Amino acid sequence: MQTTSSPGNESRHKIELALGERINALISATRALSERSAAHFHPRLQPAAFHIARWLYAFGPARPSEVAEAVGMDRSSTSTLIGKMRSLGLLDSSPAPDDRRSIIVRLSAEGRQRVAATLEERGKEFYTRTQDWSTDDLARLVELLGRLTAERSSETES
Amino acid sequence: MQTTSSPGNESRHKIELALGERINALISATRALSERSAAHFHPRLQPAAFHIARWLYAFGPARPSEVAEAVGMDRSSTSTLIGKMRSLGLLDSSPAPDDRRSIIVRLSAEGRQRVAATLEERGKEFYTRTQDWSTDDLARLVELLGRLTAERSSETES
DNA sequence: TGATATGGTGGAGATATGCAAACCACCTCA
DNA sequence: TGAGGTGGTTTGCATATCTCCACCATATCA
Repeated sequence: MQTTSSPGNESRHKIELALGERINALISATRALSERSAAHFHPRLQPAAFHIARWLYAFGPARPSEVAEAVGMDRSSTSTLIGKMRSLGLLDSSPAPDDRRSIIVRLSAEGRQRVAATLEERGKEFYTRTQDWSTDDLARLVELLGRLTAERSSETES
Repeated sequence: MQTTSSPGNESRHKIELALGERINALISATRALSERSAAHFHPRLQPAAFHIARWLYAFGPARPSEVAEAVGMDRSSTSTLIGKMRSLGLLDSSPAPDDRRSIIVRLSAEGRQRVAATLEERGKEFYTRTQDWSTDDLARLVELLGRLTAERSSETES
């Protein structure tokens, strides 16, 4: 399955570049939406809390430092935000099984519901783009994106 | 092609929801990358300049207010950043043909090159995820993402 | 055991960005 | 023509976030 050094490599590389550009276009196109969602996520929380909550929503429970690394925020801000979200009941924490210094944070039912509501509400405009897509294409895109994001850090650790 | 009111609608809606979740997972997964790219884009520019440059890279020349709206920043910050990028030679502006109050900004060759370099450099880690994909799947994903982001504001205006 | 490293938390100061308001040039409409 | 609106720019201010830095509890390694 490794095609890294076979001929025909060049067009493969072109496709990979094209994928990079498309993903970047998607991220650019959704950035305004992200920021506005973050701003409206919770009236008593800073915008960045939404990025944390959304990551937990997408990838499940994790340690604070893992979250900070994954969303590109520093640990102290992440820690503060996590504290606030916990006191608002949006997420719970439990001790990490393998390291007593550490904890595992996870969205509470309310937190999950609130993220879902924010995504749903703010995403409406964007998803009108797929109105005239065939269900097949839609399903294929879902499947491919799923594969793209499935990996979850299992190899970024040492 | 409009299936909006036919039966079988419910599974359609499920797929649309799933797409939303996948796109959000992708955005969450790439957020750290975005922020770090933004921070390293140019030593004399604030991070947000990268978001502007990247949008222009993806969607082409536009008016400042259009850019601000699209990337979810306010106009004053956008204006300032555009000024700085212009003085650094990363982008050019020309008068808008239809409105003499307005201008059109576009990436210069150097700006385009610098965005591409940033994307390339910082994106390496991420794109290892597709190493064992078939070229077919890769191409399909490129095509579908292209359709998703193709529209470019032609209907968000009045 | 001791020495050093790491995860989480908190604070102090610097910076980036948002928000509000003012201004000018220009557009639109009456 | 005049009145009010809009695009771009600039300024002042509020706030969010980052960058260190220190601290504690625990882990790891000698």
